[in-house]
Amino acid sequence: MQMTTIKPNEQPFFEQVYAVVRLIPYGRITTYGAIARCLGAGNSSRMVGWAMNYSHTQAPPVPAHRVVNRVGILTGKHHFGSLTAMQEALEAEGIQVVNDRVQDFDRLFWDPAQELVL
DNA sequence: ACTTTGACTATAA
DNA sequence: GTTATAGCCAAAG
Repeated sequence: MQMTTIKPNEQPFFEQVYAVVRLIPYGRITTYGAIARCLGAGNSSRMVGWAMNYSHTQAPPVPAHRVVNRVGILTGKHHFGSLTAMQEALEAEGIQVVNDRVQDFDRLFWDPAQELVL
């Protein structure tokens, strides 16, 4: 009987990121840093973005369009099929996006740590 | 095992 | 508003 390097409770960092992003409510957004802090990584905000880069390999699909940077700019729009795909996805959820920036960011911001019970 | 990377953030100028 | 720099850290090559 061999011990797996990964315990059932210990999911890889990426998987934790995907789990949080999938919990983002419809029409709400969050930031990379908020997700990182929620996972206890704190300063690993870049890793969150990197996880999203691989999110397309994960199932179910991760709503990466709901994740923006700390000022509400659609920094990851280049990783979508089209440059407007991310903006359109957000607008489809009732989020106003002007000049690649989310309007009412402070009101739409969803803090994982505020809703997620670890 | 080492180097590079990256969808971030904070600060400074 | 911009650009530059540093810190950060796990995954990929």
